[in-house]
Amino acid sequence: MGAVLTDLPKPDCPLRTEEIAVVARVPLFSGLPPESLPAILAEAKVVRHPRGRTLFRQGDEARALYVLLEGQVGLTGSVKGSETVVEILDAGEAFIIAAVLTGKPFLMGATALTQCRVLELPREPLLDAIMGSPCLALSMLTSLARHFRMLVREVKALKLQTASQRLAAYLLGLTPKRRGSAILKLPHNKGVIARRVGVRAETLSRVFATLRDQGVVIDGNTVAIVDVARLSRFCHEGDDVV
Amino acid sequence: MGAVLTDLPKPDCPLRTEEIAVVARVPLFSGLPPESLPAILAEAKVVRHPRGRTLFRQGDEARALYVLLEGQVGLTGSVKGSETVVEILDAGEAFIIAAVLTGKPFLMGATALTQCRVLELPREPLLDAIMGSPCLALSMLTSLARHFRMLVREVKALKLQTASQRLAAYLLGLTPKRRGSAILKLPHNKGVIARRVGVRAETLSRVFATLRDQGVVIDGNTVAIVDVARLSRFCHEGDDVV
DNA sequence: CCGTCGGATTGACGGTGGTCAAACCCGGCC
DNA sequence: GGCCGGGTTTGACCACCGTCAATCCGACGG
Repeated sequence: MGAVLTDLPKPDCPLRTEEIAVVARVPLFSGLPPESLPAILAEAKVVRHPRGRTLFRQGDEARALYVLLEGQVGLTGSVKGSETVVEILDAGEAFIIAAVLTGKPFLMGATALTQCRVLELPREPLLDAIMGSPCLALSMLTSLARHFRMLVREVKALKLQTASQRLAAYLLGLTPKRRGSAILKLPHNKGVIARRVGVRAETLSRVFATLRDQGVVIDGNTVAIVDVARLSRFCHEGDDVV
Repeated sequence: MGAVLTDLPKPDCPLRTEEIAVVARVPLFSGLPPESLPAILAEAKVVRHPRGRTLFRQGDEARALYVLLEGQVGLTGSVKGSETVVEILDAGEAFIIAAVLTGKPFLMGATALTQCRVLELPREPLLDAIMGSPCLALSMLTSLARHFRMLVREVKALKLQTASQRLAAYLLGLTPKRRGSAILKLPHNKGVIARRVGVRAETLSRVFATLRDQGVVIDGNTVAIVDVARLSRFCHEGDDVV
């Protein structure tokens, strides 16, 4: 495969050498022997998407694995009418591994939340690569396992916690701090966050208000958490315990 | 209770050849070359559990992969106090793949819903086997992917559907039929089903009552669905459409 | 036969969060 | 400036579901 087509004006383009270097730092590929990368990426392409673009829709056939190189993507699920955000991805994450492997239609659609750059690995060569490289297989297993555990947390939260607790958990996920106070910027508009947390935008607004009792102060898209440890206690304890 | 002492003197025992034959038919291993099985299973053991036994608890360290050979197991998640059923497994399923791979503590506990037989594959040899057998790796990826997609469905259902729609979906999952009518037996007691669907037992009772309008008749643990296609429409359409 | 126990149902009540509507805020644009 | 549009907030209302309690039912053991 000739990898030296220098410039391409189109949104779709084959990988250039500098892009391969970027891809090599993605967790999914970082454990691989460097010389095996070009083979895996031979049929891959990089696509740029503007903010708001739909990458694919729920129900479409999964023909490629996607790796987010830059920007943010939201995975949304819809049931006749209303829509929710199942997961929000940051740069470096691979997504819809499960759909590609099972060869079944997407259960979620994907929307660019910011301008972004996405690597697309067609299904067939990917499966070949997995069969040929135990290391890649383990990488994919690990990546899928991490997302799986996020979903398990999500299911538990949806079944057992209130909206305020889920929002608190979401906020805590935005800061690495485990105690003390924290100030952070919301990474998306509130409508997206609401669907992510599993409530309507109106409810999110009210829930933010009630979280003031837990030491959460909001102004625009800036949030101040007075005591991270206390907020953490709030979302793990039963509602009765303040 | 103690009538089976003759089969197995101890709850734990190494695999016998006839058991290897059973394991070979489990989907996770069925694609493997038969001669590779004994190596993988060298350090595995089979454990019997009585109904109600806790196999492991949420928070425990994941030291082995579990494969359900016979019986039913419920995976439960708890958040300070209340508990929910995240997944119910039937014979042939592997479980907690994700926890074993990431090496992190279980996010869920496991309880035997019936008497059951479980294969336990210790973590280290399993990882070795994966690295050595691309075929096994792909099997595990496929298995994990299938469970992943079940969880995605679950998250979407919890966020976007009412309790009646989730119960309807659960009932539809119990029959292979896509149209016509169906009669089925509930495979668990109603408390377990309630936690599976994500409601209290009291609510489940009432929801069953409301589903009569959708052609669902319940008597004890027997359920009759007058029109499967109609019920299917009910849980995919918006609530307004009767 | 009766008492007990666990599961299931029914009733009454209240809280959480969805719905609909109006108001509000703020940046872009004519 | 005034106008517009999207995102956000607020208010009023109520459906859905959780909670607590009483009751019912079948299985089991006395």
